[in-house]
Amino acid sequence: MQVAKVVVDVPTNQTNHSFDYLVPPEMVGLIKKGMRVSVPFGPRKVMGFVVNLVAESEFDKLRKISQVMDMTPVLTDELLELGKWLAEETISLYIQAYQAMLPQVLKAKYKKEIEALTFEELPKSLQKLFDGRTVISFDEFLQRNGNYRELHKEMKNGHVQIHYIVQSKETIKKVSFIEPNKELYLIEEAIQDLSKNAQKQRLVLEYFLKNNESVEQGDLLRACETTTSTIQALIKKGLLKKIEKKVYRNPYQNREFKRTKPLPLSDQQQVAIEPIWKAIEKEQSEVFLLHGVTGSGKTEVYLQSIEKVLQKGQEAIVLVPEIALTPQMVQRFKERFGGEVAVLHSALSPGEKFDEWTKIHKREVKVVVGARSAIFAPFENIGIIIIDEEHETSYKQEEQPRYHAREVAKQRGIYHQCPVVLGSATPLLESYARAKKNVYHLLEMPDRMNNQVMPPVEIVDMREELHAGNRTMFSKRLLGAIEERLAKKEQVVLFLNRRGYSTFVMCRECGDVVKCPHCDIALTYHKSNHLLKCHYCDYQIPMMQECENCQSDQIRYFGTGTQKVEEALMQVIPDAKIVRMDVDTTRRKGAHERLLQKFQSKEANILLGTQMIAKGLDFENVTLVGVLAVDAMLNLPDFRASEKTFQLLTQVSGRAGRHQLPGEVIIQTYSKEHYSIELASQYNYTQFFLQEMNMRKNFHYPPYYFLTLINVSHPNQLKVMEVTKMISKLLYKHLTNDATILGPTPSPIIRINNRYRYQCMIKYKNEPMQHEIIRKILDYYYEDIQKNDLTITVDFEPYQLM
DNA sequence: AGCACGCCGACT
DNA sequence: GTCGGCGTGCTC
Repeated sequence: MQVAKVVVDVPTNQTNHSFDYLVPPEMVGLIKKGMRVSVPFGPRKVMGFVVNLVAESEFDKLRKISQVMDMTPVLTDELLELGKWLAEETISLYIQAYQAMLPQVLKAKYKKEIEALTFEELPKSLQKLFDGRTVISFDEFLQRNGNYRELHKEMKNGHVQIHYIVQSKETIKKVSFIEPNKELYLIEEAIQDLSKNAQKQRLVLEYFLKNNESVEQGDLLRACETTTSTIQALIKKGLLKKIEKKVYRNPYQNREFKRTKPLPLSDQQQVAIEPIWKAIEKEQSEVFLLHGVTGSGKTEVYLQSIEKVLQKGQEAIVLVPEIALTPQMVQRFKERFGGEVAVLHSALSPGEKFDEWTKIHKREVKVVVGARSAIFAPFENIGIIIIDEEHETSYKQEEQPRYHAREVAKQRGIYHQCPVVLGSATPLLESYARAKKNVYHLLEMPDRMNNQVMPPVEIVDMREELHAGNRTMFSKRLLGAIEERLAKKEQVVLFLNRRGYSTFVMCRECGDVVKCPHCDIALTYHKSNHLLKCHYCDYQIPMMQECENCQSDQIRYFGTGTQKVEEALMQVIPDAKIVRMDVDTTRRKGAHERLLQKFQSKEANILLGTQMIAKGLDFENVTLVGVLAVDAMLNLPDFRASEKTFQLLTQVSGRAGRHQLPGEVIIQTYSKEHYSIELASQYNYTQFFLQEMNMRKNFHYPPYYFLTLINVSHPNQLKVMEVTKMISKLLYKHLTNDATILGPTPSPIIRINNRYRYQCMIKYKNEPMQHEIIRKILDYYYEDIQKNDLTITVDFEPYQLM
């Protein structure tokens, strides 16, 4: 007897364990650990992962596995183990962890069908629904207002049967190819026989005389300037034939990558790379922190480390932050390793992601470059894991399972006995502190390549501008500098920090701010469609003409959106050709690359954008970077506000003067004295680190303490307060005396989507029982969560405190 | 989750 | 007595 232990796709606490199923004899040998199967579960069928195969079970009434959904396991033994660890570490469900490791399309799709076993004996209404068919979908039954009770009765009578169908969503893209179906001389003869009217058919056949091979239908149509009907006619005559070939969707189809060779390493690169090479050769699990300033050549270190790994016949995972950085970064990897690279990032369609994943799964590639989830690439012989810009918050998943890719990387590094390289110009304080304590191996690259200096940074005090009578959002200094660059045909990057700062609408008469009725947040004005939108729920209303509070017509929008900056800029600088990049202009697929291309080709001379332009962009003609308002970020209710500001300013500054032309950076601010602005302008990470560490020590924040954030939400404010208070009490009672429990406190945004939100935070150094205690608390509220619309989320080492 | 079962009030 | 509502509990 063979028994499969299966984790089923039923995401609840009660089913968060494996279920035993009998492997039917015909499937023995076919079913392996890590495959998806469909199994009977109660009255229906669900998808599940086979997590183990054993010889017997303690249950006696085992049911059989219905179907195997994969030819080869989608999860390796290592990933099965890793998923278990991940779920336990983040207090998530096993099924959630496993699904997080796989592309979306491998999630199951469920369908129900009703089969009529007899017609005559069915009631009239059902006969009508079936309308002569033997099978209809359950969806159709519901849509056409089928009577559920009646159906139920007929089911009991054995007149109808319900089938539960479990399907995988993955599809394989096929492309039609056309090729000759006869010998060439016969084709030639056929051309002679064609009627005079058949011009296009002649053209197509002549094409094959010249190129006697299979050709993609689309290409053929383009080459002969014709349509499918011509091809169809020729296929009918038996002269051509159509073949469907499986192909990978190729997101980089229209791009050519010139292969590059390893560049000679500078002295500091050489010093940094030696220990990494050594760890690769010796197969040592070791974490490196590569602290290299912008332009110090970190990427070349990555590339040549990977080179070593490939020579050993091993594989490499490279994580990069979300989209902003990928086009240029991906290019460098493709140029070096060509077809050995798979790319996984959020801008790909689900089908494209699946195809890239398939290449990894089938071992057709050796290198993955991707966003957070690429850390789960199903390689089996990893030689190195690299996390670029390791301080980036996008490495933390903000939904279940709330994992940090860095921690997963370390875990896989131990399993594969390979180095993990964390790279950054502004490492996360936690990481740098660990490196200083020799938990990580610190590698420093303080100099830029070719002895370039970092561009000088000038801080402009906007309060002084205001006093001098300048009410616009551009200081005289910045405006002058922009004009100067444009005159020299150089380019400018303008950065607007919008986080926590958007265009809200206020009445000048009574000071009333228009807020969302469901969330505790001001609505944002969107000029393009004249709407006020809530960024936390989908509420939107047209912009009003008069104040709803006092009926005054003095209602105006405030704040600085990119749209507004763009307009203001066009007014003062008529020559400006602006590319605006923000969530609005980059929403469409491929828009991101298109806009950057426009700037690259110098069609535009100013790139204006939000967060997303701060990272990784490298344009040789950019000599000025302007930061319009950095203050909003500094004032966020987040203990990392200073650190984030420092990171951002450093990154933005790195966009200027990366090549021959010297660069310059201008930062506009209302808080000129703030140490993170001042030290960023001096590129003094070390000093910033010391000063910030001091702050963290005083206020008991990471890296001196660990944090756990518990969020509670419910439509009733009293209920939320009461639950959060109780949780705080329980934590206080059961955690050690070294732990501090803050709260209950209202979340920075107290209401979202009509739900009130409270939180409590644990600050601790060492709480071995923490997971268990929290798990018990969650169990205690299990009923409330199930029935009464209560939600409690637990975030270990949170990045998002909202 | 999703479904059956079972208990209770309302009604042919 | 039966229909239909919802609360409860189980799924190898």
